[in-house]
Amino acid sequence: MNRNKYKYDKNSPQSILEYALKLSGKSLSEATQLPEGITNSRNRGDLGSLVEKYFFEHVPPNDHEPDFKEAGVELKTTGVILKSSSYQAKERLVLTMINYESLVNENWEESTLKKKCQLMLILFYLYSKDVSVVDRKFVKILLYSIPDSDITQIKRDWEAIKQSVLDGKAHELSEGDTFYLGACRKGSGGEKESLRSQPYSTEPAKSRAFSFKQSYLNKILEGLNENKRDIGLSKTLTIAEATQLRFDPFIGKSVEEISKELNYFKKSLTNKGFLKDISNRILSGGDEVLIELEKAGIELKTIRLNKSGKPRESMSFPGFKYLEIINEEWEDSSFFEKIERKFLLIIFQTDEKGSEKLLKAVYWNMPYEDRLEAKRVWEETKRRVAVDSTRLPGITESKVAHVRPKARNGSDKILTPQGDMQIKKCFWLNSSYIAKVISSL
DNA sequence: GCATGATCATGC
DNA sequence: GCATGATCATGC
Repeated sequence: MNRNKYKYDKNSPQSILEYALKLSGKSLSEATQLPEGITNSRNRGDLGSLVEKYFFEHVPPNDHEPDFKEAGVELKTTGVILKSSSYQAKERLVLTMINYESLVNENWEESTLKKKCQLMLILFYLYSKDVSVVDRKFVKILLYSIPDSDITQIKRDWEAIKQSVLDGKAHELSEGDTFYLGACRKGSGGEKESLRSQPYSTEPAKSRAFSFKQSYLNKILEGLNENKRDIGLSKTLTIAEATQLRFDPFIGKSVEEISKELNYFKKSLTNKGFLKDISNRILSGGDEVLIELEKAGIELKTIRLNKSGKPRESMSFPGFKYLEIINEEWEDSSFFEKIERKFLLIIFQTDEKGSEKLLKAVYWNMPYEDRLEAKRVWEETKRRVAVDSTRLPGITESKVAHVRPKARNGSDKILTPQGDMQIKKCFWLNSSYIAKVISSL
């Protein structure tokens, strides 16, 4: 009896970790004796509590304390998938629910989030849709505390989320508001989605949780890879501040000057990605993407303005497939996933003499109402594709977004629900909308 | 000048 | 081979 009772020291994070490592390479059902009848669940939410109950034989406190209260360790289980021979996070890691009412009275040091999650035992398991949760193998186990180099940014993210609630805008929160720490949707979606009150507005807000963004989790998984350059100075600066420092020396300079200074030149006259290459090089000094930007899942976009300050082009997003969009939900679409992100806009402008210069680099995320409008265009597209894939929302039909071809050439076509082949298309943000964004910066 | 259609280089 | 970010081309 009490088989596991003395197998680890509840007061010691190290002891808990050592015990947890016995799960390495095994599934819960292999590592412990499970009662009959609980082995069929494919609900990922069940795994954490099952591990706690049957492996650790531990009852977690039912409050805002960490699961292992005495050691201050919070237990997390989360799925990974195998992508080109390395593990990638399947999704964001949910940390703890956001209570809008109490958040506004907290400060970071004594916050619910910090108390609960400053030390986490993260059990990564290999996800497979068809395998029940207790049979999924744990492939990576680690004790994680937020490193000093990330804490400045995470604290800033937490404060940004708190500020939105103070502004009475909890209902407008999106993951693009922040860099590493996100306010992700939590609770049932769709029609019956759970709404909560917020202290400074009568508008009900979707229930949300603090989370590590998927991109941030991927960096944890990589073991904060050594061979990638970081932006430097990040122990005291936020990502936004560090970005500004990188770009400042180049602001106002022409593309030719920048190209010379970086010793990086256009290899082909028709290279459509040259300004993006240049921008990446300003950020990193080389052609690798900065680790901080990857961690934050930032979307870097270049915008070229003509002499009168108007964007020359609309902004494209990944292509969609006619046969897929008709069965997709908005929040599962890649367009949704992209416009929820934080954007780093690198803006170039052609002056009176025809010289194109770097105007500024600025972070931006898409305001709530505009995301709603983009959603409307997406839903309308989905509706039309089911009926007639040839007539999709044009640029005149919305102030925010439209649908247009995005293909290799005129014969780059795919099948539609009507059974014919049509050119590949994608969603675009209207150039007039981009113009409005620029003028509001 | 704009809406719409077409296509390019690149990287994986 | 293909998705992606981006830009070019045409017609009104």
